[in-house]
Amino acid sequence: MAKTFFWLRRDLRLEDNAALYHALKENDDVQCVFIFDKNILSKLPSQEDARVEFIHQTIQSLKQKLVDIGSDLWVYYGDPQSIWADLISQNTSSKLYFNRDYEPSTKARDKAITELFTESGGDVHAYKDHVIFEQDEVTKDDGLPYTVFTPYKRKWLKALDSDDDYSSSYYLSSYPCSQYYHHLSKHKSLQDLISLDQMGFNPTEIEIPGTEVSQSLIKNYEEKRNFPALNGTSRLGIHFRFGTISIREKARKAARLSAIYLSELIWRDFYSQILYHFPYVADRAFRPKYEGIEWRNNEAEFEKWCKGQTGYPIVDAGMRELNTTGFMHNRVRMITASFLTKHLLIDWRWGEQYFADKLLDFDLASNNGGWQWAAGCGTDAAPYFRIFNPHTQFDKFDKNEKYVKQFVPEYGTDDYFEYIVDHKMARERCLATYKRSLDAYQA
DNA sequence: TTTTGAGTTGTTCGA
DNA sequence: GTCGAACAACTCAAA
Repeated sequence: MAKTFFWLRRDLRLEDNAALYHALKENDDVQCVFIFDKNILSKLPSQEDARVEFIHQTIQSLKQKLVDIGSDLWVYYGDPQSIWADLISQNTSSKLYFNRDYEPSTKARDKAITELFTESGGDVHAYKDHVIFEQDEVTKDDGLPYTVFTPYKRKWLKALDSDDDYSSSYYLSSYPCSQYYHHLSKHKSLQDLISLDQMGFNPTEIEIPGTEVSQSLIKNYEEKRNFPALNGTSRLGIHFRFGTISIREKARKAARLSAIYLSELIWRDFYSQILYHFPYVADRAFRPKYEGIEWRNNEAEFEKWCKGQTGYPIVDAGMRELNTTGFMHNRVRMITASFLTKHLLIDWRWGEQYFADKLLDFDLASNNGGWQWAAGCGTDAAPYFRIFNPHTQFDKFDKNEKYVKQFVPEYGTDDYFEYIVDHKMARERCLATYKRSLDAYQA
C-alpha cells in the first residue's frame, strides 16, 4: 500500500511549516513521523542533555496535538535509514515530505534516504523552511556565493523584493497548514511514546526560554543587546534550531521593528550558506593561511577556561553561565572565544566543541562561523591583531558588575582565582604567534 | 581587466 | 578623560 509521510526533523511545529503544508495540500492521508536518531544521540557526551529533554517534551506535545485532532505522530528510536527502509518495505511507492537541512552529515543522510524512496518507486519532496533564503538564492551577480556579510545582507534585503515594507515580502509569508489538517492520516500508532529514560537520558534542571518575544524587546534590541546583565536578547536560538518557531514569523516581526535584529537573522542565513558551499569549514579554517598557527593547547588551561577559573571575571562569568544555564550572552561568547584562542592560544576547534556540547541553541553553521570569526580565520573575520581586552570589555559592558556578580559570587574576595595569564604578555604572545604562522605560509 | 572602496561587534598610544 | 590615528596589510565585491 502506498503512503504519504511527513518527516519532522528540525522543524518541530505543525503551523507555518513548508513541507507539512505541501504534504497536506497535495495528499489526503498524510502520516507524521519523528525519529530519535540513535546515531546522533549516542555521540552526546552527557546523559543529562536539556536539548534531548526539550525535543522529547516537544514531541510529546506535538503527538498530543495530533491525537486531539484525530491523527497521530509515529515516533521511532534508531537509525533513520533502517527505519525508513522498514517503512518502505511495508508501503511501496510511498511519498516522503521533509524540510531541507544544510549540515554536511545531514545532507548525506537525506541523500541516502531519498535514494531508498526512489528505488522503491516512491518519491521525495524537500522544501525550504529553515532559512529565509537558501544557498543559491542570494549570490553575487556571477552566481558565486558571498563570503563577506555586508554585501550579502544588501542583496538579501533586495531579494525580499518588497518595495517599502520588508515585512510584507512574499518570502516571509506563512504556510497555513491548519486549513488542510483534515488531510492528516487517521492511523493510530501501535506503541506508546518512548521515554527519555528508555533512550538513556535523565531529566535536567535547565529551563528552556519561551517562544514569545515582546515588541519592546525587539524595539530596544539595538540599545540593550550588548549588555549581558540586561534582558536585552530574545533567547530564541533553541527554537530556531529545532523549528519550534517559524523563522518567517519572527523575521516579519523583526522587519517591522528593528533592522539590527533582522540583521542577526540574516547572519543565520549567511553562515548556513557558507557551511553549504564550503563544508570543509566544519573541520578546517575557512582561510587556509590560518591552519598553521602553533596552538599551545595547554590542557590544564583549557580545563580552567571551561570551568570559569581564569581569574578574568567577565570570562569566568560567561563560562559559568554556559555551564549552569546552557546559554551564554552573545557579547560574552565573543569575549570568551577571543580569550581562549588569543590569550591562551588554544585551537578554536576545542572551544567550538565545548560550546556545541553545552549550548541549548547550538547550531553547527552559526557556532562554527562565530568561532572562526573570533579566531580570525573565518569569512569576514576580525583582523588577528584585534584582541579583545577582557578588562576593557568588562568595564564597557558590565560596568556595575551585575552580570559578573551573578555568576561569580566570589569575585572581589580572596577566594577568587588569580589571573591565568597576564593580559599584556598574552596579547604580545598572540600577535607574535599569528604573525610567525602567517609569514611562513606559502599558498 | 583594472581599479576603487570597504570590511559586525577592538585596542592602544599619544596628544 | 577624550579624541583620532595607527595597528598591517588583505581580500572581496562591484563598478
